This record gives sequence, structure tokens and C-alpha cells, in this order.
Amino acid sequence: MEQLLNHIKDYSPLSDEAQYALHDCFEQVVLSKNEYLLTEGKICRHLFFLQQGALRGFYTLDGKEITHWFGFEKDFVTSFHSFITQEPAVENIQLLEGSILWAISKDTLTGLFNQYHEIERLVRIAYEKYYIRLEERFVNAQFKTATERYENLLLQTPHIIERVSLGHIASYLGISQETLSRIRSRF
Amino acid sequence: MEQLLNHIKDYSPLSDEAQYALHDCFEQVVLSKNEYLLTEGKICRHLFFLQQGALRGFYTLDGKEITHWFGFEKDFVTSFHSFITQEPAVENIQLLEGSILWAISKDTLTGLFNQYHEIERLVRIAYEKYYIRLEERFVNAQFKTATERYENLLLQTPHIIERVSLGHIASYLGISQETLSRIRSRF
DNA sequence: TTTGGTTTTTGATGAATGTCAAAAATGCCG
DNA sequence: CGGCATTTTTGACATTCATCAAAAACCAAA
Repeated sequence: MEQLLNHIKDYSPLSDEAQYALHDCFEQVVLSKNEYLLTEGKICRHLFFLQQGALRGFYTLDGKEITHWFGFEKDFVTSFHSFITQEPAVENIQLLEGSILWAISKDTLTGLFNQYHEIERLVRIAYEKYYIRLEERFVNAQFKTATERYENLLLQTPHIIERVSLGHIASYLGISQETLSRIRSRF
Repeated sequence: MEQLLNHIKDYSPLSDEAQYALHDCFEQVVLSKNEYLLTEGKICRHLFFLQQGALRGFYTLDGKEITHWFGFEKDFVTSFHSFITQEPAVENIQLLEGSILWAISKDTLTGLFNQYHEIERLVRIAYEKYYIRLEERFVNAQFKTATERYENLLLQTPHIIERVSLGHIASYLGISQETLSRIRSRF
């Protein structure tokens, strides 16, 4: 929980009062490898903070699993579309490692927004960071070659390689496992 | 200006007071076709609401222009990364048609956030919509074929076809102009 | 309506990447 | 340590798409 509160301070400073409120509203969730945080068709009612561990978001297309994002330590994770719209999720969230998370429900968060302007600000600022991150991924996806995408991954988040299987990384980069293997073999 | 205030109400209701404040803080900008709202290397200090017209965001890569987004009526537009970080923009924003916009500076907006919780909420909600929109584009970019991306464009925003040149659309879809021409020729 | 510039189409070719299948390597558990 | 399941690599081939070049269509201004 301290990790969460400390991390949050990097986004925007919070009054003690707001921090206490947050402290009271998050609940710990512990899951082991391969378990699911969310499955397709369910409505995602919580936002999670990943304190320790790793997970992936994936959906199924033509019988194949497409991993479109990973979550690691200090990431906020949820099925964003479902969480915001409260419609059924199109994706699954699966643990890649045993993990410790902190969960807050959408209703509770909405209540905090009403009570604390500063918490809504915090989320506004967090959104900005996540938007910029997604923008970069988008530009990579659309306008760079497979090799460039892989090099970029090595530069930006080298730790992924050690914790995630080749197949999942290939999917994440939008290329086949075989192609990634070949790219890798020529450094 | 009424379009702007009306549009904003779709995101989140606002008190009269907050509406007056917004009204006072936006300034009209009128530009003609081919003019630039922003050029690469400049810091983007404003957020714009596009009341009437069309524009594109593009950057240069290997001597070629890559159009990565379009703006049309009722869109909020800015160079997001530059606007948020106040670092030099990597992109250009160019008018595709003569347009009417409303501009607010970052400082002014920040001031409004401090004064009106409800305006910060409005922006938080707007971010959610824009984030979901970008997520969809990302999935399209990374995991769909050129043909599927074009079909998707026809379904979701058919009006683009009539207002934007083939070359710009091809770039936006991440494919060459020739390939788009061929896709189109076989319906 | 002619003219010149821009945009779009068409054709030929090559590079990048996907698919299928099988072999090799790795890792886990008894 | 040995065996089985999973992951990764390798090979052959097909497909998609980019590139280059040229022709055709379109459009706006004189």
C-alpha cells in the first residue's frame, strides 16, 4: 500500500486527508500465475494498482490470442473500455506471475472524485501520462517495421524480455513468433 | 462558441458560472487552407476546439510526411505530447480546409482547473473518450490488415473519404498510396 | 476550353513477414 | 537424473505490401 501512495505522489501531491481516504478505499488482491483478473464478457468494475508481479491483456481473434498490453510493477491496470463504459469486456487479463494488487471499485472512485477535487486531478494527470504512452505505441505499431518495434522494446523496456515468453512478446509487437525469433537471431 | 459550449455539455454538465468562465477564456482563431496551426520544434501552448473545418497532424520521417491523425468539426485538437509536457512538438498541424477554431492556453486552462473542479472533471471525462478512441486505432494499426483498416474507416468515419485526399488517407492508415488505390479499386 | 500542376491509377518487381511443419532447446516435476 | 510438455528455432513456401516508374484522370486558373 505504501508503494501505491508513494507512486501516486509522483503524479500529483495529495493532502493527508485525501491519502487516508485512498488508503481506506483500496483493497488488496493476491493472485497466482495463470489466474484471471478479468475474462471476456464480464464487466470490469475495478481499477487495479499492480504492486508486484506481471500480467497481460489479451483478446481472441480467429482462434488466436492477441496480447495487446502488459502490466508490471507500479502500473495501473484495468480493462479501460469496460471500466469506463461499464460494458462487457472484450479482453481477458491474466496473471503472468504471482502478483499483489490493490483494487478500487468504479463507484468508490467516483465517490472520491466527488469528495476530493485533488483525487480527480490526480487521475486527470495519470490519464495524460497513459495517453502519451499509448500514442507512442500507436505510432510504433502503425509506422515502424517489426525490427524497429523490437529494437524499441529493447531500448524502452528491456526487462520485459526476461519476464515474458517470446510468443507473448511477438503478439504484443504484432508479429508472428517465428519472425520475432528470426529478428532476434540476427541481434 | 455555442457549438463549443453545447458540445462540452455532452461530456459533463456545467454550472452557468463555469460556462461563463469558459466563454471568457476561449479565443477565436480563423485560418485558411494549408496554413499551419503548429510546426515541428515549436512548443504547443494551446488547446483548440475545431468548430468548422478540417486539419491533419503529421510528422516527417525519411523525408516523407506521415499523417497520423485528422481533426474535424467538434474535435479538440492539439499536439498532445507537446501541450502536456511543454516540450517542442515533433509534429505539424496543418489546415486541410479553411477553419474556425477556439483556442485556450495551457496556463489559462490550468487556472480554470484550480477554480472549477467541474472543469477539471470535464477534461478528465474527455480524456477517457479520447483514450478509448486511440485504443481502438491502436488495435487496428497493430493487428489488422490494410484492407481491414480501410473497411473500418469506411464504416466508422465515411465522411473522411470525401474531404481528404487519397494520399493523406493512405498515410493515416499506414499504407502506401498505391496500395490504397488498389484496395479501393476492388471495392 | 486549353494548359499545367496535382492526384490517382496501373504495371512490374522485390522485400518483409506470415503460415505450416518439423526439429531443437528448455524447463519442470516426479 | 530422466521424461514430458512447452517454448523456441529453422526451413520452405505463399502472401501482402512497398517501391519505382509511367500513364491516366482530375482540377483549377487563365
